[in-house]
Amino acid sequence: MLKETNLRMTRQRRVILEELRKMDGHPTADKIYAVVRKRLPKISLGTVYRNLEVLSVLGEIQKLELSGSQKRFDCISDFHYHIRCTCCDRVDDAPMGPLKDFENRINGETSFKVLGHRIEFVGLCPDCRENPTSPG
Amino acid sequence: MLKETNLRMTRQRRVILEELRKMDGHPTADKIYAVVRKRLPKISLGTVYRNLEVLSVLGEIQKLELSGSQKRFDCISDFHYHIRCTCCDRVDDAPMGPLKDFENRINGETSFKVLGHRIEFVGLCPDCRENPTSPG
DNA sequence: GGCAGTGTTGCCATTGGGTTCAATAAAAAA
DNA sequence: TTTTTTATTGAACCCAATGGCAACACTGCC
Repeated sequence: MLKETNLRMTRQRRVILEELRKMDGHPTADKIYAVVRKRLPKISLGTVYRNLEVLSVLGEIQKLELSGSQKRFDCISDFHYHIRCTCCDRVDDAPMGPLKDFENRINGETSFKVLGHRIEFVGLCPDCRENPTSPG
Repeated sequence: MLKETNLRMTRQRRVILEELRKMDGHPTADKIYAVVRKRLPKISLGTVYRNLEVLSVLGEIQKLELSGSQKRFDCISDFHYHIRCTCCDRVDDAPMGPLKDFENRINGETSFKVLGHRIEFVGLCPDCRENPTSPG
């Protein structure tokens, strides 16, 4: 997949991809940085960001567009929605299949050309339900 | 509305509220800052942020939780969804009423306690449809 | 192997949105 | 008006993310 783009599969790039595939959830860049650094202690944060960008352009991983202050990434899988804990910001997949043709519900009603949609549920994760005071 | 909270209606606070009520769409803080500064040239950005926060806690305005890197605000109205231009980041209301009990669709299926949801359509605004090169 | 060409890294400075702080100003209360 | 208490200012600061650049490391060629 890299040939036709003149991109190289470097050690850093490979490790980021491998680790991301092993990780649960939708880690932020700094989480990925922390994990990757266990294997490549000298890797720089900039490299992590650069490679997450490259890999997402290549379609190897997914850059998530969610509310919140940090970008999140995950390895490509089916299209799905997300649920976010209002308390600790944990993000999981939502157990709901894609709503097919959901865009069409507003297609004639808006001046925009509607191309897609995102749904994000909000709530409390199991940990924060149990233990309202402590984060995470 | 400020009495019971020991808050004061300062000139800055009043102007921010007035201008926000006049503005269309879902302005970002810096947009609001720019507009308010025409009337109060010495107002500081921090004051704008602080008051937007205060006013949203009071329920006078709404702080929107959307994807993207900037916070957005609008004056309170009914709950609604949004549509964002992928090209210029303009945000409009989506012409779709709230999906009642939408949370319940996943309530038994997730370990989260589901409290709400957000829907954001994405697409191209009229300007960017017409004129794909120039930004918004 | 040696070398040119070019993609990539690490480092560090910078950007951009947003927040905090000490000193000062301005509302509201007395 | 004086006092009390909240709010504003302006600058410094925080954080996530990006940009510039010299050094590095693959790739292909001789």
